[in-house]
Amino acid sequence: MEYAFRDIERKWQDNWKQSNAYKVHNESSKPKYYVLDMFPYPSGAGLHVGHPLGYIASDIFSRYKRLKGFNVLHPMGYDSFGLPAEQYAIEHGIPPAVSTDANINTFRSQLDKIGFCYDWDREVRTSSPDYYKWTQWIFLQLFDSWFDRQHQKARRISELEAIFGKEGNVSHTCPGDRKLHFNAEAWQAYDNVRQQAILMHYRLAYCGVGEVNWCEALGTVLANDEVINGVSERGGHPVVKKKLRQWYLRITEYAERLLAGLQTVDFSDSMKEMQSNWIGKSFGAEIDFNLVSENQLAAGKQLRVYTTRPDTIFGVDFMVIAPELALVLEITTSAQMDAVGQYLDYVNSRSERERMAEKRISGVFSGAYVQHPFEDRLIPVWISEYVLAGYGTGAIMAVPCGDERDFKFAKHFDIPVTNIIGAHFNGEDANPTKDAVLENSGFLNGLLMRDAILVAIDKLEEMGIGKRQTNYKIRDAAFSRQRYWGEPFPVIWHNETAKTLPEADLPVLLPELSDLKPGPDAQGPLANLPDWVQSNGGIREVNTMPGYAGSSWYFLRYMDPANGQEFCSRKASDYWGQVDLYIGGTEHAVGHLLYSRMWSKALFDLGYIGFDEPFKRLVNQGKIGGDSRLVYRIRGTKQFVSAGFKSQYETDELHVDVSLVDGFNLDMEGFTKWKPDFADATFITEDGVYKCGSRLEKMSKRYFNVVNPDDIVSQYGADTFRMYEMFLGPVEQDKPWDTKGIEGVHRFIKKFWRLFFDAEKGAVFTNTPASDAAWKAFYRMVKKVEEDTSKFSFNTAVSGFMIGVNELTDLKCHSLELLEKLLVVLSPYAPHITEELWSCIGKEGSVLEAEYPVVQVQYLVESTREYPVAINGKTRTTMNLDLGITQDEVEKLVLADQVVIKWLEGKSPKKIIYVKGKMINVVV
RNA sequence: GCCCGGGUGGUGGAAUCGGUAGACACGCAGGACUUAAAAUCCUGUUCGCCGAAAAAGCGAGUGCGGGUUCGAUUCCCGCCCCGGGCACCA
Repeated sequence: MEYAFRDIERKWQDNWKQSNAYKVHNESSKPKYYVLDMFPYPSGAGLHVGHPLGYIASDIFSRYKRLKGFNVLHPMGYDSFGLPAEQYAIEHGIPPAVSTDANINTFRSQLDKIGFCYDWDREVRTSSPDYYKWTQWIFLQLFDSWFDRQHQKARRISELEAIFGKEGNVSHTCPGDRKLHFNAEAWQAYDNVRQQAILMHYRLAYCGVGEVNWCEALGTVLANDEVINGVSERGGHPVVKKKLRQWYLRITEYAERLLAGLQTVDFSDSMKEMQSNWIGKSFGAEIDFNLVSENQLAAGKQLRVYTTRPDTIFGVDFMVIAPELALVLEITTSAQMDAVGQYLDYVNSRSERERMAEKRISGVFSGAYVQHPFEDRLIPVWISEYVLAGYGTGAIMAVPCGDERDFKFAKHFDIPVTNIIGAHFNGEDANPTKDAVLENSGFLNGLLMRDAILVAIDKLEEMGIGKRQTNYKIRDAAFSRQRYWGEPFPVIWHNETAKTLPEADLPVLLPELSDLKPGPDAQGPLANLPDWVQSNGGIREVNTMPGYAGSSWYFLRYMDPANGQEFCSRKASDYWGQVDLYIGGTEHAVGHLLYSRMWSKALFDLGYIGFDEPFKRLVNQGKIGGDSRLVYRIRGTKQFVSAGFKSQYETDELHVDVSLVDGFNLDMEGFTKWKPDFADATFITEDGVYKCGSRLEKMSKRYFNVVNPDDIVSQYGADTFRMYEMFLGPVEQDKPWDTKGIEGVHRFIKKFWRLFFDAEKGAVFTNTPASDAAWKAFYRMVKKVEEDTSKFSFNTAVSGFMIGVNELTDLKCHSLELLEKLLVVLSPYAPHITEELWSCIGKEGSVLEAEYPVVQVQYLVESTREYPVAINGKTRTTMNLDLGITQDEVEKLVLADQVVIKWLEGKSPKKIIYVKGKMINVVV
């Protein structure tokens, strides 16, 4: 019987579908395990071989866990709201709902061919009303909540209102407006509009006017993580700062908990670091300096700065404030007014992009001074764009001997530099050390800088001119988009007051709209639907939610996907709990992962779920790159020269479709038929062969280097494809796709098949018992595969299978008692062939229900009778097990392949080193 | 500039709480079976030296240069290179 993988795989895929083999129940006596993939955005391009890498890894792990006795939740769905579908609609006139459905169908058929064990009954689509009803509902919960800083948790707005009625906001500083203070009487005296405006400053989802990232080309605002180097992440269009009324998530309130939570989860170091950099916590002090200026407006005012280095207070040579601060005009003297005005014009003329692209040293003196708090010294106040208005207080104290930027500024404007760190400062460069002993520093003299930080803060606090302050770089996240293809907000505006819709009115359906042109005044397309906008005497919010809204909680919906009453029942989320294993790319480090962590924390605070970190463990799969093929056209001709001779000509490099190239050899006939341009191409070959050049780059249509998994599956089968993707290298690693190596894995699968069936003889499996040698080989393999699988080292696990099957083949082992165990171990990797063989050898049910074999240690220990022994490098004798080692210790020795045992002989401890059954080295 | 991660045969990659470097696979070379091909199987394959060849042996070898150690791909110090992230955050 031949290994007819096409028939086998189709048969079992149909069978699984019909029998609902992967159905998962929320009731089970087994322990639970939740394996989650980052769900895909269903793009029009379909899947290439890079996409399934993580899916295959998670599928293998899910199947493995299932065999080990866990009730495994392993769902899949689609992140189907978002910009690309809308862009596609604008360009091609196809409604997003239609193209999205078509794309999902393509994805589904591609996924099905690979044999995943998803429970499709639990599929979610973020663009489906059944789903986004609950996205809107969670938004309402965030809107109805505020963050209690004292208890570090979200609470209901009604509780805040009660507090305001009793004591005003004395205990709860307003996060949206630090200067807002009122008492109970004042609160009660405010009218409803005023009260609502104040509450808005506290809500976790709020609407406010702020500087946002506006992308003209996309016609929408973007969150900070969607902007990279001043251009949009999608499409690379310019982004400018614009003041707009926008919805935000008050994620800044969760900065501390988002940071602290990283300690409790198993993410890679780099992932944790990216997140903590984004949150950007720093410790320091805010210090008030008394202003001295002839400008009347500055009289009696202070300049408040933020610094992480209060120890350098005696090294301050000038102050710098951001040009955007209102204070600028209050302090500027009449003599400097013109210069400052010109400078502000210059700053306004520069876009965000220009500012970042060329960091010029620029600035202007305000004419004002501040008084140094400890010395009789006036310090000039400058205005410069290198100080950011949005961070700290928007003002700094500049210490040129210790800060590079301050130093360059001082040099540029000839400001004298005070040295407080003695020989650590060479006059040429600033030195940001904390290890210098302070000089010229008054009461701090003689202190080590890192110790002086606290001394200085204590002194400032004592004097009442400064206080400890922790700052975060993270900003509140823009939560509205001026787009169509997203969740509508369940909000109606009555003049300036936002009213939310009751739960019973959800979902607010996204109306059908054929023309997706922007609405007036930078509003989204929904503004073009007057009938929809007018509602109950109010006006609907016409913005929609951003792409990350739906993806911030989808892992909860999988637990209880059909629930019409709740987003997810508490019973379901208590049962499934945290995602035990989350697999996805690093590109979501500061977007999706932060937002979903925040939403989880808010839902936890409000009592809707029982855990506040959604993902216990995160594994980032690498990207699979394309291996492009290049041809070289002699400039101005239709003649192509083989790579070996290209240096002899002036050539233009062109990408050629990888399917037209075998290794590096071009199919010249195929090439001439590929595109009309090349129909009359001629070739300069190397002995009749045209050699292509190659380059590793992103897999993309435009480079003609995309490999479709469907093609691989139809040529080699899903089982081979699955194992080969794993065999390629560690899952976490980026790597190029190379189809050539797949032969090796395919040979392995065929070899495995031949343990059961021979092409001529038919069935070769037997009921005779397996030999000890066969069991030995088998259990060694199981041990390795099991260890590697649980360690996520799938590539070496595949090697383990290859070694094991080679050994069993050499031993001519066809014994059923062994082979059926072998099927179980292999089934997570190659589910189709193992299922087929399971039924061929007459086993009942499915290999899915089987039990994972337990490694029998005695088969591993057997070989450990004698070892040559080396003492201090010299081979001396042979050692038997009677050297005082117990059987127990030997088992450990063998199980670990290499174990150090320490024991006492006389006085000095010695160690034995055992290496792969061959040698023991004794070190005295 | 700062912070991570990484440099191992022709290729993808094994092996690191220090212990036979190169597992497994690709490719390549040779061979068996075959009229032939496909498929399958076997042998060899880090480099250099010695040899007609085989066997055996010798020497070097995990980016470069030092160090610790009986022993270093693994630990320490100093460089070089590649990949990723952040980038006026005071």
